[in-house]
Amino acid sequence: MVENLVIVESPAKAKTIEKILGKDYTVRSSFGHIRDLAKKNLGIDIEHGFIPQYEISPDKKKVVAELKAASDKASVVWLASDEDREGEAIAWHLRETLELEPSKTRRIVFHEITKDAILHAIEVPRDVDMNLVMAQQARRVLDRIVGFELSPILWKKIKPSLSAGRVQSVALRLVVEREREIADFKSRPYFRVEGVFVPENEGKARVSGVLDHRFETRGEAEEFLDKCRSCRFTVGSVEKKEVSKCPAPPFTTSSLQQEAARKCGFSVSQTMSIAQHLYESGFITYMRTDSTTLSKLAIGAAKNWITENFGAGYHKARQYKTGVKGAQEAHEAIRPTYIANTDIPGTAAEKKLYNLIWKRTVASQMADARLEKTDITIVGDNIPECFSVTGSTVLFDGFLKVYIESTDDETSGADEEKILPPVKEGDVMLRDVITASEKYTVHPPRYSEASLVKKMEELGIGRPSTYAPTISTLHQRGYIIRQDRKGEERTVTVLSLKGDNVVSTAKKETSGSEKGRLCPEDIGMLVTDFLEQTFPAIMDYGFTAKVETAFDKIASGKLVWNKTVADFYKPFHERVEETMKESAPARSRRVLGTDPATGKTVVARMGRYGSVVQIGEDDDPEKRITGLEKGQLIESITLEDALKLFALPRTLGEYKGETVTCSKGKYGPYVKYGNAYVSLRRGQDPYTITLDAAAKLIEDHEAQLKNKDIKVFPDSGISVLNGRFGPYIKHAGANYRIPKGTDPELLTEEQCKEIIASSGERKAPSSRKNPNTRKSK
DNA sequence: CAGTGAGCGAGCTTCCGCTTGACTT
Repeated sequence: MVENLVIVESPAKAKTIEKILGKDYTVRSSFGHIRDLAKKNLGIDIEHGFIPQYEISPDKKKVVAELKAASDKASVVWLASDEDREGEAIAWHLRETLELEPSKTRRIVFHEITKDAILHAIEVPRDVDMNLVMAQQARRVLDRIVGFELSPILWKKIKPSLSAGRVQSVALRLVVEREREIADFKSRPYFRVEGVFVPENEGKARVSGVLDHRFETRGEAEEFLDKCRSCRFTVGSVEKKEVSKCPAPPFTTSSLQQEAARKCGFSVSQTMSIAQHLYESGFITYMRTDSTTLSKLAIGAAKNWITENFGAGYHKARQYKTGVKGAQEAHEAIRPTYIANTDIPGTAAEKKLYNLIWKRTVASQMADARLEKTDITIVGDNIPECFSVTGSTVLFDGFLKVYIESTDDETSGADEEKILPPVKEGDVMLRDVITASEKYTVHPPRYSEASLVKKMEELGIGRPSTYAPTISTLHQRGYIIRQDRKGEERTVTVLSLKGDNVVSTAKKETSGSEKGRLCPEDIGMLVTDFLEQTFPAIMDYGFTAKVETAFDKIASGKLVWNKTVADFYKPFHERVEETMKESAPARSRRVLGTDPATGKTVVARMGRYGSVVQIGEDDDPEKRITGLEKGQLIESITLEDALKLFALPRTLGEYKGETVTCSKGKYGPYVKYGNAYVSLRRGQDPYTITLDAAAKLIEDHEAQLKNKDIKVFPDSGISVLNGRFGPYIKHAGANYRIPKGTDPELLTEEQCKEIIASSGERKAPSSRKNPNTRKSK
């Protein structure tokens, strides 16, 4: 007979609590929300005051049945879901769905999973806070209304299956706006001057400083160097000051995603799934949190570890305040469950992420680092500008001993220790070399997944549990795409003054290369423009913050939830009807110019399967159409680039009596020879490849084909082949790995059969489509 | 498996937040 049933949200949490509470308590998990608005239709009875139509989610039927059975048997049911809006709603849904009698139901909350905290919580139970529950209901209903009324407008006016919502549409707007900022950005050249000096009485020590002025033109830079020729340089000032640096706060979901991307190269969803695993194994606390708070237990454990390993001087207890909008702080910060575990068993990725979390947590409880910063200026007797030199030495490393937070700015190397020679004001500095290097101003960076999450967090849109899924929705809808960019190579001028001569050299450099950055697609730009025009209030970056304050008022009893929703709904729904009726179908179409060869108009537009360029009007029976390449946008493609697309397929000539052509297909650029297709190698370009190079590819390909068969057993239909990843066995359309240490040349038919049999049942190729694969343009 | 582009027009798509699995890419 069960005395007490405790229900929490997460099964991992249930397991640890059960251990703490002992045999008088059974602890179960609800696996998050158990009910939601009806899936079909709107699921809201608007006429009668926005009454939600809740149903048990299909994947929760089993859990609910189990919880029902357990709660019927229990004498007291403790609802211990999180202490935030969503958690309170979960408690209420449980009470309703399980039909719990008030007399045997208690609502409890605790902030850390320790015996003391839980026992204390049990001593002070309370009722379900209905104001908070109604605030959640308002949130849920509003999101459903916005999503389910806006999306159909897009189906009608733009394309089926598109989506819009309070969070995703604003996140998309960020990406689109950044792209336009970049397109509008005009890169300007300038000259940055650096000088290397030798103190007259310090011998060999060299000091390099940056001029506090940039020159717009080469002429001005040359003029400056010219003046330096006869200039006498001295130390203008020396300033020393002690600065202290404090460690970064412990991880939240968002900051973990950012650091894991920068330091480990993980995507946002990768980070979350590795963290999930660490959590389930009991190595870290909960990974979906917006709080930087550490429990007393953790602060104490960190103190012990730091004093024992580094000494008391390295320790400083700190409690961090969470500074972001709308944070609900139902959980702790992300930290190791046991600080004493400096390492854990697991995969390389798990170890890496754990290590990052461990360092960040420990560092957050360590003393400030103290640095001595020295600023020296070097002045010349006939120039108004001055060179500034900065150096720093670490007086006390403090938290730097374990962790340094990284930044998105790749060029910052400012943290490096730089020791300067002991010079004083008035000392003569001999000029060694002064260089003026041509640089270009750079556009703002495109968002990475992690930096987009950071921005969303700042705006208060989305929650720790939805950051990664929201980004993947934007991908699935075809709104955005992750891209690498090679960057452009350009030649820059470097002027250097050494001795009495100014020498000019040309230097090649590439700039603007990007990896895994988010770019909008044409459809994403179109949807954003359309929504901004028709629903500016929803697209406003402050919309969520505005409704959040209303939800807070509902939670504190100052507003009635369905009246608040009604106030929003009336004007919103009118706008929806109006737009459905009056707004013209939206599409992207841009005239690029005229084709010099035919004199026909060239347009870029959206086609049935993606964006295309077209030579000739729509009604021209001889019009030519071809798809845009990855990274090209209707909004910004040039006439020149568009015409280039029509150069494919290209005929290269004849090889062994067959015509050789090349083009770009679904799987990248290829050469076609007879019926055979051969992919181009990295670095080869279908627009420029020569017949000779293509012939070489074909020869290699044929040679490889000859080597493909290692052994064939015609009777059984088994063959041993050479594949991309090495030798393998092929039988009845399925491939089998050859065990390590086996020489494929020596395999017998029998051995092959054994390998096939022992590899177990092969699953038939799944017919389920991957939602992430989209038709290429 | 390596480029298309109209034609009939049924029936469907969609939100945000809580939680894990099952299962490929």
